[in-house]
Amino acid sequence: MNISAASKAAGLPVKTVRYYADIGLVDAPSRSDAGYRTYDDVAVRKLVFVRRSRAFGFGIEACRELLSLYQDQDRTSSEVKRIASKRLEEIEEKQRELQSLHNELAHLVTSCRGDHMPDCPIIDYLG
Amino acid sequence: MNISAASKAAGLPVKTVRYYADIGLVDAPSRSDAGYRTYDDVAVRKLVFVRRSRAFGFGIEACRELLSLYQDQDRTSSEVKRIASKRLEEIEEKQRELQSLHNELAHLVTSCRGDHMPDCPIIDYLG
DNA sequence: CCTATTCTCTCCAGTAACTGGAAGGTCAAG
DNA sequence: CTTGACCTTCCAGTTACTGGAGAGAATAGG
Repeated sequence: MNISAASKAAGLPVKTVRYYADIGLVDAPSRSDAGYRTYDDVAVRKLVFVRRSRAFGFGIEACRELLSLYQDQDRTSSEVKRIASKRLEEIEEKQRELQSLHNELAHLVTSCRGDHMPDCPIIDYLG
Repeated sequence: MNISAASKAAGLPVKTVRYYADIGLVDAPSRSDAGYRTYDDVAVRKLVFVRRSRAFGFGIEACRELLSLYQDQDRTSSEVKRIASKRLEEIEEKQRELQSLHNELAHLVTSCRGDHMPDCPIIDYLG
C-alpha cells in the first residue's frame, strides 16, 4: 500500500501520515526500491487509532502514550483511564471557560441595539 | 511611562505589549532619547481594550476592527454587533463540539473499570 | 516507445499569538 | 564605580499540521 491508499484507509491527509512518522508517533514505514513508503494493515490500524485519539482532542504526547498502551498486552486499564480522565477534565475546564464567555458576550450582544448609532454596550464594556 | 509600567497598567506582559505594536495592532509608541518606548494613558487604554477583546477570544484581526471602531466616532453599533455575534457563534459552535466530545468520552471513562486488568473500553473504542 | 498525468519524495516556510532567551545598551542607587 | 533592574533587538520555539517548490517514479493512453 502506498501512502495515498494508506491515507484514505486511515482517514488522514497524506501530509499528516508522513508527519506522524516524522515525529516518531508511529513507526517509520518500510520503503520500496524507489523510496516510496509502504504501509500494511497494522500500520493503518495505528493511524486510525491516532486519528480517533486526536478527534477526542488528545495531544500528540497523549496519543503516544495511548498508542503505546494499545500495543501493550500488559497494560492496566487504570493507566488508560488516568489519561482519558485528564482529557475529560481539560474538556470540562474549557467548557466552563466557554460558558462564562458565552454568558457575558451573549448578554452584551443582546443589549446592543445594532443600529446606525455609535452607542454600543459592547464597545463600552471593552473600553 | 516606560514599557513595564504600561504593561502593569494594561495587565499585559511586556513581551505582548511590544508584540502588539510590532504587528501594528496598536500604534508604535514614541521613544525616549535612549530608544525606550514611552506610553501615555491613551496608549494604555487601547492596550486594555485589546486585552479585554482577546479575553473574549477575538482574534487579532477582529481586535484590529474593534479597536478601529472604538476610536471611530462615526461607527454604527451594528458593525460592532456583527463582529461580536460572529464570535458568539464561534463560541457556540465550540461548545457544541465540546459537549459532544464530553458525552462520548465521559461515557467511556465511566465504563472503564480502571483496574489492573488490560481490558479497556476506551482502548477498544480507539482501536 | 513516447508522453501526459498522477504519484511520490524531500525540504522549506507559514499558520496564531505569543514566549523564552541571548547579547548588549541604559539608568538609578549606594 | 559597580550592581542590579530595566530596556533594546533579533532569533528560535511552541502546536499540529499545511502548502508549495522542485524533482524523481509509475502508469495509462496512443
